[in-house]
Amino acid sequence: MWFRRDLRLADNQALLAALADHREVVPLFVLDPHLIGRSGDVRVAFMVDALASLDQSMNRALVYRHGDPADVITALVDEVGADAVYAAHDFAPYGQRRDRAVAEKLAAKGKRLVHVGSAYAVEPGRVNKDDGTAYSVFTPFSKRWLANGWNGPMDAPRSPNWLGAPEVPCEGPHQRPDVDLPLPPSTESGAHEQWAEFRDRGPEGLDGYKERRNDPSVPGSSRMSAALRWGLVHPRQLLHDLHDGGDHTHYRSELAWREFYADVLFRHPDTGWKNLNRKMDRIALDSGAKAKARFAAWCEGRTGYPIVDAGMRELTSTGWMHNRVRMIVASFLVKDLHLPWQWGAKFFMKYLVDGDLASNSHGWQWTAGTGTDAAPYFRVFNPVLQGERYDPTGDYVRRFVPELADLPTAQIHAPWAKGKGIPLGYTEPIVDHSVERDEALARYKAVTEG
DNA sequence: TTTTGAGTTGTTCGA
DNA sequence: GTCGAACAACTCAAA
Repeated sequence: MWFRRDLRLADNQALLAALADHREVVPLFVLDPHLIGRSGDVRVAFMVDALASLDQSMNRALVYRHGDPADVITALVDEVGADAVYAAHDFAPYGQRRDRAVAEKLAAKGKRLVHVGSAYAVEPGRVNKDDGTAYSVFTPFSKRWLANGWNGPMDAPRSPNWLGAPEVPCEGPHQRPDVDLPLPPSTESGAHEQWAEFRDRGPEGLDGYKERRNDPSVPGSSRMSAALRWGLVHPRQLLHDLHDGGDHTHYRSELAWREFYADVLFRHPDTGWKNLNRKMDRIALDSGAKAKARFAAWCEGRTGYPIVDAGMRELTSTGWMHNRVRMIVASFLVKDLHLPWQWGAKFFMKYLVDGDLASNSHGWQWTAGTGTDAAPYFRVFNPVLQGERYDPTGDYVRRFVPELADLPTAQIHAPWAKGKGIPLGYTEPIVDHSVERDEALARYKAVTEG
């Protein structure tokens, strides 16, 4: 059983299949330098913790191997005399390539790579229009996705018969990066407890999600993103626990977005870093020293726009950012600073504990107007209005931008506008939003007219 | 087959 | 302050 992004025992289809078909199962995790090298320290730290917990839940049987999966897996199969390798389907571009290589190398030895299940309620590629082609608009996709349905969660295997460490040689886990952030629970049971707590918290949890999910100053979201990223829990468990009576439509819809973007990336594997809409390749973007300096200010949370700076500092100090604020900082990078969305997406992937290529890249492409079902080009977020609307108390800004902690609420989202001026230690806005908004509109218009 | 209305997350302007 | 219109082009599903 080759674990990848399904670090759990319960509700694990591939694991159940392996145990059903075979007397003994070797639980394996491959520390693949290609993946680890591209993951930020926060995500690697979370992964190392989650693996330690998984290992513990199987009495330290988990076998670690370092290296290219095609090499280490074929070697291990020989060592233990395995009949087959079981794993969940991975639909991301690298996962597809990696699994093809592993399957080929196994096939040369007469062994099989058996794919069972995936990290999604409905596997990417399965939701199609009546004519068999893919959706490119979310709402019709989500209707068909919902109509497709899914099975309920399955139990954990009972007393699995592991053939693992120490009988099978094990290379030891990856070094945990020195990350000192308040990460979400990284154990399977912790993730379930976190979900149950949110689900049962009433109007301050799942039942109030529709109203509270847009307010970054309150814990109105479930924060299940990292657990979903590493498969500590499967989305069908969350979907199973929703019901229409409490109007959980919005939460279900967010899970549908995750599946939509996985589907889009699966069908367009190069869109992790390239525009889905190639016409947008022609838009004028800034470059050079000024662009780099502005990008640095964005990264470090010193743009002079409090809601943007609060968001970026939340990201780098906690490994997570509220979804509403992700949109605000993304809009600012793309439409106020005129920088490539890929710069922002890469920075997000470096710091986000929940960083996932499909959701991240296509969320960015939505904001940049380059993706599926993209925002209209004229939809430019005003960082002051967004702050006033979604952080009306200013508490979110005060928490992450302490220089502004003493400002009255009326001034906190535009400290330059009135009152005693910008507090010591905070900065002038690096750009004038209304000027840059007009500039962005002109550049988008030039693309559509060209 | 053609037409029509709707489509995550917005802002500004003028009445 | 409030409200509606305008800001493209395209996809999709229902009429």
